[in-house]
Amino acid sequence: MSKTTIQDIARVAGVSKSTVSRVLNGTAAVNPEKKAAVLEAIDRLGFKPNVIASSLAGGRSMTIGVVTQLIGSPFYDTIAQGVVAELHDTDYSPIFADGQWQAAEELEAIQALLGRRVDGLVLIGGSLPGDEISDLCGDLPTVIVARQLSGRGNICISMDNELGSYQLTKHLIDKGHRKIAVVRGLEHHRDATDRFEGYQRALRDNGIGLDSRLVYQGDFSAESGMSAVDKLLADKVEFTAVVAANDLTAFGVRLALHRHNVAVPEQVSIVGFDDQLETSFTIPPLTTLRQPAREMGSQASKALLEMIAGNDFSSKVFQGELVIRESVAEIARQSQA
Amino acid sequence: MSKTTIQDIARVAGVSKSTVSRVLNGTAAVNPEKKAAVLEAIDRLGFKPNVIASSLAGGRSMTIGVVTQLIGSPFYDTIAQGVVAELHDTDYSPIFADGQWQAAEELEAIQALLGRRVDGLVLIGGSLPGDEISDLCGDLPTVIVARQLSGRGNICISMDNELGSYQLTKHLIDKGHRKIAVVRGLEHHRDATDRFEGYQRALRDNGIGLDSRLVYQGDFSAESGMSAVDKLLADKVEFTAVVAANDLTAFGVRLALHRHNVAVPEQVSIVGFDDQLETSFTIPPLTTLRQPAREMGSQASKALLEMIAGNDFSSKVFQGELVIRESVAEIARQSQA
DNA sequence: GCTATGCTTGAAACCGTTTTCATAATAGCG
DNA sequence: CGCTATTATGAAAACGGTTTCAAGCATAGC
Repeated sequence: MSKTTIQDIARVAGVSKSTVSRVLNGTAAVNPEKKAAVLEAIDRLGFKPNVIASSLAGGRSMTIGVVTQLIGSPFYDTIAQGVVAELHDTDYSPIFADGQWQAAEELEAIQALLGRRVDGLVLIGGSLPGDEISDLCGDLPTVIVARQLSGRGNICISMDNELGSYQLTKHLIDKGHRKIAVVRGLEHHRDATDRFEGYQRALRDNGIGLDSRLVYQGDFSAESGMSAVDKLLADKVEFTAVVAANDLTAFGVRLALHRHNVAVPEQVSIVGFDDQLETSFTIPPLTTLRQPAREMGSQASKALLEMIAGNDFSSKVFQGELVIRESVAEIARQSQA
Repeated sequence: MSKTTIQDIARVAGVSKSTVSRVLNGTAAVNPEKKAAVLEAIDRLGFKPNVIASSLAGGRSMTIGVVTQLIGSPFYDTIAQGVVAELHDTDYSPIFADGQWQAAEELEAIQALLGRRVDGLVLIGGSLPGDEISDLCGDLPTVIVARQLSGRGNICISMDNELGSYQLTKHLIDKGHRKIAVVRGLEHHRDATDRFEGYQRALRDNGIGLDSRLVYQGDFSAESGMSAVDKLLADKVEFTAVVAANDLTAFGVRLALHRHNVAVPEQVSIVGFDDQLETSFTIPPLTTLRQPAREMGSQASKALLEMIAGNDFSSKVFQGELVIRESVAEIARQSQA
C-alpha cells in the first residue's frame, strides 16, 4: 500500500516523471546513471506502480474478464483453473463474473466486465446467443470455452461431445453390448444433445435400433442416474449397459445398481463422461471419456493473449480420450441383465 | 465498448461533467429536468462509465483480490465460489491470483493484487506466515479463509478441524471400534495436524492407546489412502476402522480394501472429511464430516464488505457437521478385521 | 570547424472520472 | 422587503501514470 508515486521517485532520483516511466516500462533508452538512480529510489521508497493509473493512461487495463457459470461442476471449475494458470506469469489478471447459467445474468456479467475495460474476455460455458455475444463484445478479443458457437467469427475452444459419446457407446458395442441404456444430460443443453447424438450414431452404425424405453431424460446429476436405474428396473426393461451423461450421473447409476443388487460390471456395464478425479477410485473404477478441461482453459488464455497481441487465432475443438478402466465387461452375445 | 465519455453525455444533455457524475452516483441532488436529460442521453448513447477512470479518481478500485491455491481441490474451489457468489450483486468484482501453495508465489500474488489497488483481500488457504501477511497488507481489509492464524489482528474464517476429526473418531469408538487406523494428510499442513490431534484426543478420552502402527503419513490424495491400506495389510496389523484425512483419501482407502476383498463396512469401517459431492454416491455412501465450504467463502466476502464499510468484524470458526451414511458399522467388542 | 544526425530528456497534454470550491440562484425568515 | 441559509451548478484541480513533442546535447561526417 505505497502512497509513493512516480512523482516522488522522480524527485528523489532527480529526474522527470517521464524518465521514471521510461525505466519502468523500458519504452526508451535512458542514461545508465539516471536509470540506476531511479531504480535505487524505487527500491528505497518501496514504490509499486499504480496499475489503475497506468491502465487509464495506457488505455489497456491489463485485465482479462472471465465469465463462469458457478454450478460447482468439477469440469467447469477445472477449465477456470486452466485459464487462471495460463495467465499466471503474464501481466494480466483475471477478473471474474458469474453467469449462473442464465442468459440475463450472463449478459449482466459481460457488461460489468466491459465496464471494467477488460482487454479480453473468456466465456466458460453459458447460454447467451452467439450473435448477442458478438454484438456486445464488438472487436474485443473474446474466446468461448466449452461451447460451440457457429455465430459470426466467434472463437471457440470446445470438445467434440458427439464423438466422445460415440466412442464410449462404440466401446460398449465392441464388448458385445446391444441393450444399452442412456441417461441424458440436462434438456436443451448442447453438450447433452450432442452426446445423445453420438450415442444414436453408434447404435445406427452398428445396426442397433433406438429403443425409447432405454433412454432416460436426466440432468447431469447423480440423482438422475439413480432414478434412471430405478425406472429401468421397475419397468423391467432389459439392459446390459448404461451410458451416463457424465461421471456424476454414472456414480448415481452405479449406486442404484448396487442397491438393487446388480453387479457391475458382471451384470451391467457403465461408462461415464469427463474423467473427473474420483472416477479412478470408484468401485469398480469407471471407464469414461477424459475431457482435457485444464488444457482447454489454458488454450483459451493462450488464444486470448495471441489475439490481444494482434495475431489471429482460429477455433479449436478437442477430442476426448477414452480411458478404459473396469466398469465395462465383455459379454457373450445373448446374455442379459 | 462505448467510446463515449461522461463529457459527451454532458454536451448532449447540455450540462457539465460534474452534473453527469452527480446523477451517476447520486452524490448530490440535481434538477429533475436536467437529470432526465442526462439519463436520456446516457441511454441514447449507450454510455457505460469507465470503471478504471472512476477508480483512479475515486481512490477505490471496487475490486477484491482473491488469492487461491489452485490445487484442484473441491473444498478450496467451493470456497472460492462462495466468495464470488457473495460479491455477485455488489459493485465489487473479484480479481484472482494464484499462490500455488508456495509462500514465494503467494507473496507475489498478493503484491500483484496490491499493485492493482484492490479494496480488500481474501486469502484462501496458503502458507505465508501471519505477520508477513500483516506487514504486506497493512490496514487493507483482509480476510483469511480456511486457515487459522494467531498473528496480530488477522481476521480468519476457519474450521475446527481438530473437533471435526474428534467427532469422527468418537463416532467410530461409539460404534465399538478400538483398532482405528488413521491416514494423515499432508505433512506440516495445519489442517492435517489438527485433524490428527482430534483423532488422538478422541482415543485418549476413551482410554485407547495410540498405536503407531495404525498411523500412516499420507498427503490428502486417494493414492495415499490406497498405500496406507496396502501397508496395513502387508504388515498384518489389525484394524476395524480407518479415519481418512479427507474424502479423497477415503476413496483410495475404500478401493484398496475392495482390491483386498475386505468388506466395507462389515469388516472395516471408513470415515472421510469434507463431504464432497460424490461422497453420497460411493459404495457404500461415506460417513464424513461436512465442511461448510461455500458458506465459509460467502462469510469471507461478507466480512470483507463489512470491514470496507468501516465496521469491524471478528474471526469466525465454523464447526463441521457429522454426516452419517453407511460406511461405518457397529461391531461387537472383540471382533476384528 | 561547421552542420547533419541521433539519442536523452523534460514539459505538458491526456486518459475519464470524482471532488472541491466558488458562484449564482432560490428559499426561508423576521 | 432585505438579508441570510441553502441549494444547484460549472470550472478546475486532482488521481497517477503514459506519451507526444520539441529542445538540448554529443557525436559523426565532410
